[in-house]
Amino acid sequence: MEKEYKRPSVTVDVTLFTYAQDCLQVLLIRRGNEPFAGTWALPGGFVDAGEPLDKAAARELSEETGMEDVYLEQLATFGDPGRDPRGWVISVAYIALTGADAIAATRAGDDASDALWFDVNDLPPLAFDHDLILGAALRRLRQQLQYTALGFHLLPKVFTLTDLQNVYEIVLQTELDKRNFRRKIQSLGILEDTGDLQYGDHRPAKLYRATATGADHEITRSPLP
Amino acid sequence: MEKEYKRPSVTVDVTLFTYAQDCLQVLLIRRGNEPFAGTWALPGGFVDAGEPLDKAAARELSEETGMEDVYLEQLATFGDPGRDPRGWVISVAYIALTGADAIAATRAGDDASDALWFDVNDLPPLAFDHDLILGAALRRLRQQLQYTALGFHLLPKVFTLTDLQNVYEIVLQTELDKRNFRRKIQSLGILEDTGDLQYGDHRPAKLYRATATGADHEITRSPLP
DNA sequence: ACAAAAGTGTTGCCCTTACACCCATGC
DNA sequence: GCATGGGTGTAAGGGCAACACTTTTGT
Repeated sequence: MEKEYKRPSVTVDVTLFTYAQDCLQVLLIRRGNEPFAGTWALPGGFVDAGEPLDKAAARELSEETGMEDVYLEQLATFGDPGRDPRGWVISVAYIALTGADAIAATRAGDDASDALWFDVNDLPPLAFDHDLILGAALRRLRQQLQYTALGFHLLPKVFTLTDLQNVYEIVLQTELDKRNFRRKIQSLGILEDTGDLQYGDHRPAKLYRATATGADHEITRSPLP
Repeated sequence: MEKEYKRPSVTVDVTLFTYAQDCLQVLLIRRGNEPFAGTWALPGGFVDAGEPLDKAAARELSEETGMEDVYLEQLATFGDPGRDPRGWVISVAYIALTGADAIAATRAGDDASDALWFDVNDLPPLAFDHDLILGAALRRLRQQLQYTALGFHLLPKVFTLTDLQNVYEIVLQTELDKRNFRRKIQSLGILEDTGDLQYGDHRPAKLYRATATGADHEITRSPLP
């Protein structure tokens, strides 16, 4: 055979989460071009010929928002007809996590007129089927945090246990017991005491960092906590 | 902008599992065409223009193997350069589960010269990066069975508890306690006694079927068992 | 009657959960 | 010295894991 098949355009779209101001936030871009010019969308864009998908996701994120070195994970691929008015466009969606310290770097990129963080509970209307993608990303994030210790990716490299607990509480929408949470997290052995303290209004808190050793993908057999 | 982007070809590839002869089996197709003519590959093929990805996966499976109504779930998308010698080809991989009763229907389809079931522990060399895809599918299947009750999808519509336990033991590569396994599965409330019995060499076994009610995607909070 | 697989309950243990007080700092 | 969040231990309960025998059929 080797007959000619019609080819779709392929994009990557990235749902980038962070934890800031006591809420879970997503980075959105206000589109500068048609279609959907002026409406908010997930950062993303066309994959270059022969470019690995992971690279494309990282590149688009970097180009459109200036974010680098975030935790990236493939989520799913969306290809329903009609999802893009330009025609047949398939999108490989990624989920990304970053610490709020990095968001200062956030800036609007070349082909986007604006970039802003939104509370996941207060989102504007989104372009394309990005509400669908974002919903899937959120479900995945919740599921991940329920069984893994990846939550620290939403925090700066160095953080307190209270910060980490807040992340879990906000994302999972539950209240957690402080002592149980700490016991559990520490029993996983993925945190390292930096020896530093965070001074604030009251008693200083110990600062931790995630140990490099397989900190990714670690799994807890039972829901935390 | 709206400049022209180069477009990849997009395929779907399906890793179809079943449980038969006390082992976990995968359906492979011997390729009739170049590239990799004569070597084994996952069933799959090009997505039609504007076709939903799920539909494409089901269609390819049906066309190449005659299988219908299998459990299908998107796995991941593979797009590394060099994975297909024909050029830039992105593959959306699916995982599929079916009962061994349906495999009688298996037959070679139009553009494939042969279809055969292989023990996952005794696989031939595969075309493209299909070993990679199959590995990912296997890991996902194991993970799914560890936390969910989807195992029955690898069995005929009606099955015994011993069958189901065998599935879990083979897939998860562990021995399970009969009583604990039965208690756990039955506590999930997703099985229904058909009232029929399976007569064999010895004491007949009760036959069960999965209840329609959300039998899919049900989750157990702790590993079974 | 005997061989072989089906089916069934109980107990110990560990992990999870619930809970209250002292500590260190800033003001 | 007082207000505020940081940090810690223990006891009760529920779920998991380990364990052996009876039942039913075919031969």
